[in-house]
Amino acid sequence: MESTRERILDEALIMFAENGYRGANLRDLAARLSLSKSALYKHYDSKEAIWHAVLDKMEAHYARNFGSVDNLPPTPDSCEELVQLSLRMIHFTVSDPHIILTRRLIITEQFHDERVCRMATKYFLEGTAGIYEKVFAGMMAKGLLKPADPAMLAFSFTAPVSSLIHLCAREPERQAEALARAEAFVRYFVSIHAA
Amino acid sequence: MESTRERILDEALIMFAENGYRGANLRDLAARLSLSKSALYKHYDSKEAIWHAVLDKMEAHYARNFGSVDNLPPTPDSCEELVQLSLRMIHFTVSDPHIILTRRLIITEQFHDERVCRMATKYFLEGTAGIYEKVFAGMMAKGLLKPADPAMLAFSFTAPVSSLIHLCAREPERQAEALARAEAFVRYFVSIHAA
DNA sequence: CATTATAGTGACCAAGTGGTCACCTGTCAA
DNA sequence: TTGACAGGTGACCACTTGGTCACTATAATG
Repeated sequence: MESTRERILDEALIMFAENGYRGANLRDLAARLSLSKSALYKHYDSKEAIWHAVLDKMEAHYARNFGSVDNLPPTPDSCEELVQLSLRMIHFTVSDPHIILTRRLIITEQFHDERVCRMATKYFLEGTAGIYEKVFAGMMAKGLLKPADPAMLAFSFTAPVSSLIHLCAREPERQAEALARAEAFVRYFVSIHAA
Repeated sequence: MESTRERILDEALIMFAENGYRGANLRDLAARLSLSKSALYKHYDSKEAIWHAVLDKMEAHYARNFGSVDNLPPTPDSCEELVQLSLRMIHFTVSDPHIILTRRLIITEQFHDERVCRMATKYFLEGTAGIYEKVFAGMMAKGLLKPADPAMLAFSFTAPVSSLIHLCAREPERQAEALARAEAFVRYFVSIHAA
């Protein structure tokens, strides 16, 4: 069974994601865990300590899943394979509950916390672009894509995809539409850059 | 001289943008206006009423500046002119104080208020893309750009630009870098799609 | 068995919140 | 002159917030 310390963090992530740091309050958090408020203080010194522990866990989760070269997707053997790979990653990122919460927390708190600010740039901009930069470089080496600057290519690919993912987060009822637009964009992108 | 009613909204926009709806409080707002808290209630019924009035003003400002066909930029006569037009618009949007505040408010509150949610999609996604869609269509008609779906072209252009504008908002100390990357992207985009 | 550490409780506190109220003051019209 | 009114004030209220404290129960350990 999960330790109380971890249960607190899981529930706190939900509350911080929904209401922001200021909007989350310890009474509700304790109630959702069927604990008294003062019990929280047996595990963490303050609301801020919980906040930092939540961020630590978020960063550890990211590093474990996307942070190392071991997690790089295999270089596709065709452009259609690239399309499928991209669509799988997009679908995963808008469906995984933990990622959904993480994204929402980062978006709403990026201006109020320096650490979250850095995470926003990493998660939404440079991290994802870095992954696709390597994918595209590999595909160029295989002669599947026209020669180009892989970094620029990755940026011009991931930024539109990212904006549609944000649309899903913001307006879940338009998710199907957003995913369709994502697929259309990916196919358009491939049609332009395929060798 | 500006009426107190309007001064309240201007200052409230600043505080909502900095601290969010929940984080902004009426005592500070009144103090910054050299007013007593209860004076605010002579002009607005509640904090929520101030909030809605701020959103009204934001929407009116947007409609006045970007909402009608009269505000469409003239179709460029060359690709270099498109580059210059884009860079001017980017520079304006990361420099104008009112737009900076508006952007920040929309980003941080997009999940907490339905109206702000719609504004986010409009301002960051569909509004800007709509403008460039018409610009690109005009340039295609002039034979300056290769024939393509202007909507898809506009989306694949504005989304990366928008992500760099968000980077400026989040990390102002990296603004110069972000603007340089924006120029590089715009020139890359033009080099691909010029006829 | 006694002791000690851990996890939990509920009452309480101080500070901050949005909002109300009685009151004041100048302006302007009847 | 007088009365209505718009704009402004400070004291006050109820409620919420993060945090503390004395206390309890249980399990492990010398």
